[in-house]
Amino acid sequence: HRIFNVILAALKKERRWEDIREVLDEMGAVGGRCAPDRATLVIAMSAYADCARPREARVLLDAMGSMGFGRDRRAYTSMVKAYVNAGQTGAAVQFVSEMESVGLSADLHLWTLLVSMYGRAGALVDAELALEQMRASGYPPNVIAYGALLNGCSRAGNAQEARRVFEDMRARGVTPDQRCFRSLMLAYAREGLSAEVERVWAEMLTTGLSPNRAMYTVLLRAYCKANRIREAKAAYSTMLREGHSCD
RNA sequence: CCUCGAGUGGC
Repeated sequence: HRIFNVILAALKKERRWEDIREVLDEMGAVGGRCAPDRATLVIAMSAYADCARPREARVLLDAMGSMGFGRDRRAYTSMVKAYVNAGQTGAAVQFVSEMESVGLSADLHLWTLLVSMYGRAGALVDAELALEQMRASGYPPNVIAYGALLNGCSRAGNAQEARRVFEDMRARGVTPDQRCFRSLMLAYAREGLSAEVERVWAEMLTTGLSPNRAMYTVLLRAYCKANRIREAKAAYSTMLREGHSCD
């Protein structure tokens, strides 16, 4: 089954969800040492999640459940992610309560996914609530969870809140990475506050992080939105000089 | 790390 699992992992990487069923059927048909195991379920579920196929994921989860492999948090988290990626936020939330009713509580990864789900949906209040519930459940939010919340602040167009969250994160000893800085800058850029973006940029440099193309894209956006074309051109030149190609 | 789960940019 390890060989089949490697094949499934490759299909996941290539987003070929339509071929997954065939591999699973083959494993079942050969049986014995080739029969699906717990890892098979986890890999296939995450593949369906990445491909936004909640229907196929649900069928697989139920089938594996009757084979005794069902109670795996990772499989459940992938189920939620499948709903999220398919845009079915309501179904995702409902599934989480189903999960809790069978005795599987949310862990670090599921909480992080929920924060990002609400953030992506622009439901900033719910995202912040999820972050606090996460903390209260014994999972102190890490840089990834904070990054998801910052992304939510940015999408909600709330730069002030993004700054508050950013400072809260630091006060709790979580060191912001490039993505956190990028989300904070993007929040300011969306409001056309190019001077604030420059300030964050400078802050980022003092922490030793080096700007990448994603950050230059945000900086350019801020300058363009503020009609600071001269600065935009200068930043673009600097970007190329530092070896970041244009995409 | 050793087959497997979390935040990824513009509109």
